Amino acid sequence: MTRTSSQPSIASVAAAAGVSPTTVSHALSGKRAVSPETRERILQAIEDQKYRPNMVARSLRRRKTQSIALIVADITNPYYPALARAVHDSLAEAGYVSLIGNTDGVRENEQTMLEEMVARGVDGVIMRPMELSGREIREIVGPAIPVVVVADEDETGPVDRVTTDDAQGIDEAVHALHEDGIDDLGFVGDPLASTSMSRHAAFTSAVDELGLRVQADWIVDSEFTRDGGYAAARRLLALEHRPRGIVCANDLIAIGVVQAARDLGIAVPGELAVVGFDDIDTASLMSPALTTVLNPAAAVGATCADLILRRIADPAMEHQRVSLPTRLVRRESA
Amino acid sequence: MTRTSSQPSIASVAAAAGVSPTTVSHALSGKRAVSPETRERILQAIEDQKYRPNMVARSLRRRKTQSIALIVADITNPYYPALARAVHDSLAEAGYVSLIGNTDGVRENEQTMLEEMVARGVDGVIMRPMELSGREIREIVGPAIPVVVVADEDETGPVDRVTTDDAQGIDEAVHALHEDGIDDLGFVGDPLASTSMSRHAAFTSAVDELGLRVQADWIVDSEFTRDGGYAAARRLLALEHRPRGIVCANDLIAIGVVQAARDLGIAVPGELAVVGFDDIDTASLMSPALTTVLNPAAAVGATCADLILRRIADPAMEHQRVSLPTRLVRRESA
DNA sequence: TTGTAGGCGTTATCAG
DNA sequence: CTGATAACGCCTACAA
Repeated sequence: MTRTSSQPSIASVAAAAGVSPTTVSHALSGKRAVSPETRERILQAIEDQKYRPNMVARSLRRRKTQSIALIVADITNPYYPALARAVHDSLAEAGYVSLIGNTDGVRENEQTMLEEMVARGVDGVIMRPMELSGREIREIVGPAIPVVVVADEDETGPVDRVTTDDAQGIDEAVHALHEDGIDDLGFVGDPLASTSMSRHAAFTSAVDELGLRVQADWIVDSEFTRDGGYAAARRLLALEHRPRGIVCANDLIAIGVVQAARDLGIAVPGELAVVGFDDIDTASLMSPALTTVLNPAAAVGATCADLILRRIADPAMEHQRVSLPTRLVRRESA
Repeated sequence: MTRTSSQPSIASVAAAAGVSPTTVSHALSGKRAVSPETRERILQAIEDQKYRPNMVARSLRRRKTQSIALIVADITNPYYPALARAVHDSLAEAGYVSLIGNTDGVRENEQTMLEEMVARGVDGVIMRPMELSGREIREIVGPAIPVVVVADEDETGPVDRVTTDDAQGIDEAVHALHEDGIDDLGFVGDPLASTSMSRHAAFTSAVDELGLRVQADWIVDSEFTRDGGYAAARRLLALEHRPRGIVCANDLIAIGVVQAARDLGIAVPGELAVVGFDDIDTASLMSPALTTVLNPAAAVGATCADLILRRIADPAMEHQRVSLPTRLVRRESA
């Protein structure tokens, strides 16, 4: 009896079962009939050897890796884990595994990450880009790989899109503020991030529609982080004439803003109303509880997974664009 | 001139540069000298064709995938993203990519996930197991794959370990409560999760050391979630004679406990002191701010990555066990 | 119902 | 300094 220390292979199983590798392969895939007795022997051998097909060999041969890339700015932003988990679950069900990449939203990283994933032969890419457009992404990954982008571009580009109707929520927020007599409004967001841009645009149009005047220096830049929001607010709130309400591009920023206000002795919501975006867990738990726009992360993730699976199944399908609703969750901060 | 629509391969590059695939391979790997002129031509051809090596073919041949599995219970638990990000960053630097798996802490999923990752040929596994022991994990993945486990088993098993000194923090917590005259202490955690078990053990020994008596029904079970904590607390706080302080196995549970107390009209910290574990972001932001034990997620992640890289570099290295400190962060809830 | 042979794209070995 | 050749483990015509 020969004992090899190496991993069992389809060949070793075949040998043990007294059949050809071909038959083992078919017994596994069911793509061809195998007599009950041989199948039995094969299954037995597989069990004995604890055989599991080598996925990398299979991938090379099939030209499919059963893996998809999930590329986000920063998994540490509480918005993403919910999205990632939903993607993971839907995909796992279909036998896919997720490769995850963080880009910090910087253009070069986004590009490098995409190239790396393509080189690794992922069967699809789900990405929430901050700087790259759908068109640029398609350019980088080539024509053959399914791409689902989470972004708010209107452009109907060469990728599938999952969008949230951010304008809806922002609009509700601005109107709510207005109804409370708060018309001096500022916005803090990241002019480099597309997500932020579209929220900014929504803010601007809501404000315009209401005929409100917003000072140029009430629009301030910040990364999508607490620290960014804090720093931005320190600047904004130091202005001689400062806004009485601030709409933030995400909750992390809003949290930073609330902290800055507190440190400056400015009462929230009394002297300053703050509204966030995303509705991360912390929003409802913090004090003052954050008024924010609910961003359905899990639904977005599930939709992405669904879309990528559908496109893998039908590459010729016309490009999809699904939009998920968004709504204001009124709490204490505004 | 021939135009193929397929991806460029090492062969197409070789053809364009007028050399053999072997030479291209060496030009890329640097494992063998290549004359400046040929190298130049090769690089040019690579650029022209936008060639990138096919990682799956490379993996098959090299028997290395430059990927590692990161297996956790639930990426949605705010403790994990910080860990995952640290792992991701350290690994990316070394050219590795992370496959992420969620198990919800259930034994069967832990096993299946491990098998899947092994079949995919990961070069290492970083796992925070809830039910599987280091020994069992090693059993499943076989002897050859580096495994780093984040767990508190003392057992010096066949894997590398990163531990946090949970006992330290819990001990500080129990003592702090005691010094405040709070001696009726309860604990809520998950009897199935090893992480929770060790924290429970630490709680018990701290309490014993102080000579405190804890009622059997003050130890209650809960999953590592907010809802779990809420439900557990509803039961616990309905007791005729209830504890005046509750130590929780993690922050999510603690948040649920605080909410239950609020809903029951029990003042925190006035009538009930609550301490959590992990120090997730929300802990410092919520109201009352959560007193909790700081669990250095990012440091744990970085250490895991470091360890797995070291073992890949030196498979014969003796099994490591590194312990990271933990400490009480006193805030409002206790 | 089963088997043989060739190849997926790369790298390691051996030869020149 | 450079090439031919084989092999990594699997799948799929093509044959029987």
